Amino acid sequence: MTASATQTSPRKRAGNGAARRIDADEIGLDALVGHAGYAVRRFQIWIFQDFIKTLGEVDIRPTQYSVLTVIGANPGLSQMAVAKRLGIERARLVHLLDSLEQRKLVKRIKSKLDRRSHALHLTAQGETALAKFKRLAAEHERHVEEKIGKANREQLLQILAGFT
Amino acid sequence: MTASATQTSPRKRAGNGAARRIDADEIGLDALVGHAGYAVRRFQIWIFQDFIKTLGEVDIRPTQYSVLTVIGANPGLSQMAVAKRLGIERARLVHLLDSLEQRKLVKRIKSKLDRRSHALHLTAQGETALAKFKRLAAEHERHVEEKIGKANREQLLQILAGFT
DNA sequence: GACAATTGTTGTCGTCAACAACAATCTTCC
DNA sequence: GGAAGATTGTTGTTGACGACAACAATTGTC
Repeated sequence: MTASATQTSPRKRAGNGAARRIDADEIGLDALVGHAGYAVRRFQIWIFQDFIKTLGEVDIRPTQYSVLTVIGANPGLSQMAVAKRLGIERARLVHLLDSLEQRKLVKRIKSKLDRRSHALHLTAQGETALAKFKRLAAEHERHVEEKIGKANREQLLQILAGFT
Repeated sequence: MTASATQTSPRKRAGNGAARRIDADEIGLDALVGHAGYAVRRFQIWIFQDFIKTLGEVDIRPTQYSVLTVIGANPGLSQMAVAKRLGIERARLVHLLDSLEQRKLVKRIKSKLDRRSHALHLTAQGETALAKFKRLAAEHERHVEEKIGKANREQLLQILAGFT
């Protein structure tokens, strides 16, 4: 194997084979530490995992929660309107609604104004379920607060308000 | 329960059929606005899209960039070490490295200390390529700065430093 | 009334996280 | 020294998700 001595100032010389045991926490991230995307990605993974876990007992995932919340606050919306507002593909929303409708949380009602579209509503069961989901989601949000701090969380929300 | 969410339009009234045309920007997000996860998710999608676009000419995606950067800064690491450090499944890293090795950016060298593991190194071609990737990634980072503001970006990095 | 646009739907493709199982190889412990 | 257990890389599957393309039904426009 060509050793190909690397000259570009690495922090740890290792000729070609492995050198020694390296603890995970002494591995440098180099340029990654300056990239917002990397930090945001890791944070987002953490946050989703906590959300999924916290709402595990009711088996609701973040996307499902967002769809239910928007329908609950805006009854009668079309699928297209929900998809646009939440940045979800309308093709994907079809499956999401199939699942939620099967669980009797949502119903699609044929619109009489535009017979192409469906008016989306929560069922009575969906309303009470959503109330519980919101309580659990609030609990999840407290976990976030504990993780990054109350002030930081609020600042985060403010910084990213433009993306909602 | 919290049925009346948006105050902006008092009568949403949609008994069962559809009501009226609703503009996308007047749909209330209700509880979602208070969830950091929602904002973070939307932001992360935006940031990845810009990254993929900005590094489109070299066909490098965020995860590939992170792997190359870490290997470049820590030559000789095992796949397990890289996977742990970046929070990637080791099963997934296999395919990532297959691709990068096929493109002659990375090579796997059999470790002599532990014959189970591979020592990961950039090729000479990989080193020069990574330098270019870093320039493009820096350009992407400037896009982020333009989007949310210089001070906000730095504050974001600081808030989320614990997740890197 | 003809033609373009929209809505919901179905389907495919590729990325990604999460598991499970396996062979080869270390490590530990008796 | 050797059996038992853990680790490393690999292969495979599953499911959520974003992106696209095509289609029928319906609406809007000219």
